[in-house]
Amino acid sequence: MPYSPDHKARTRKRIVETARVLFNREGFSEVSIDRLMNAVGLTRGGFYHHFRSKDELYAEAVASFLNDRGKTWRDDAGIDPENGGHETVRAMIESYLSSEHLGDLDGQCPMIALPSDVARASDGVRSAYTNLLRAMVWLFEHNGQESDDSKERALALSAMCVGGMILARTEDDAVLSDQIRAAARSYALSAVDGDAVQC
Amino acid sequence: MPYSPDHKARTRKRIVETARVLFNREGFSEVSIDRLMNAVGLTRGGFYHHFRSKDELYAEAVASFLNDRGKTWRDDAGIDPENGGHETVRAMIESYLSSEHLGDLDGQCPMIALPSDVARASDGVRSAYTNLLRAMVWLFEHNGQESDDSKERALALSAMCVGGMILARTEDDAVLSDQIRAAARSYALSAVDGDAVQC
DNA sequence: TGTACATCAGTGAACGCGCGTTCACTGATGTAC
DNA sequence: TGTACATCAGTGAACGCGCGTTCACTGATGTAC
Repeated sequence: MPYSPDHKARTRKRIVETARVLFNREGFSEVSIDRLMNAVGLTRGGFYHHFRSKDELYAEAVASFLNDRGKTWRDDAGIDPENGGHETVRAMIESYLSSEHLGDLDGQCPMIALPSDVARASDGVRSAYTNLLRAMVWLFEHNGQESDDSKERALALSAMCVGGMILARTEDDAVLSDQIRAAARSYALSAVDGDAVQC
Repeated sequence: MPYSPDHKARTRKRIVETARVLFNREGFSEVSIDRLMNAVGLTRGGFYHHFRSKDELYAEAVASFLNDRGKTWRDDAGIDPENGGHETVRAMIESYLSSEHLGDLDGQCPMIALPSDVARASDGVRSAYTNLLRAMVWLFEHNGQESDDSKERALALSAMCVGGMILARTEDDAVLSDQIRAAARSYALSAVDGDAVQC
């Protein structure tokens, strides 16, 4: 048995991680396997010892966000999926709509970076993407205040967060871009603690 | 002077219109000039008598939505840009987040169809895209109830509408897709007439 | 009214290029003796 | 401990293909006489 037992697994993980960053930054079609493998420090031929096709890698790159980069992000923002409560929802909104997140082209949430690529992608990719959304909705739903419309509120908050960031990203005027994020944040936060308090 | 004076202008318009539909449906990179010109009923060589590059066409196709397809959409939804008032904002939200709009791959708003293509596109494309967003914000702002945060509310409504539709489009589970639209619609509508009434 | 001409929108072959994928190979490594 | 061997991750040339763009041309049209 040549090479250490986990050698191949580690190389594979390096490819997925590098792919996630490059796809996030430039989009799926714009990153060739040649460039990707060079960025990893290998040559193009080796790719097919790890993946059956570029599309298989795409799905895995999107899926990898949830437990790798996404976990780091949750830890940094102080988000505890199990026992966060009210403050966790506020922290998620603040962090997701922050200027740090907007500037983090490498590490940003793929839902912001790749929406129109995904809408036309294969089933595997779309299903990986759906899992990201489900995770976000779950966090919003199970940490917010209990109420009849917990699910509905969680979905609306997700739409506001992702929509706000996507518009801020496509916007070429920096002032308007910041205004969008600020407006989305303000309305999302008031939906969290406003509804119950207000009346 | 061969051909009628407006012959070239009409052909150019046909190209832009066909391009808008194809880009909306499949994305910018996926539509080749060869396929586009064939769809118009011409051959590829003629393209460069009308546009300097594919990128120039892209910007024009996005821009064309505002006064062509977008106008039809506003008329159908009963949206009067000048004198709509309160009900106009409600009609915009209902129409934008409708299942008809979700199913209309050809005629949908480019902000839904092309966000990640645009985020990495040239200045001309991004600026055309920004004009679409400004138009949407303007409609929300000048038809809603007057208040201190009219602009902020208009931006948040835009984020909710566009974000809700983008997530509904990427979603592969039809039930969740509909729930997202319903939640975004419900929260957007309550932001329109709720704030002032609620307390 | 009829003909010769100039215009230029549209044609289609050709260009260089980079893509995803395949495949015969190489050579670093862990194992057997 | 030292050598021969089997494994297989990684190599890089080659494949067919479609892309955006160029360019010498063709032929339908409106105008001039």
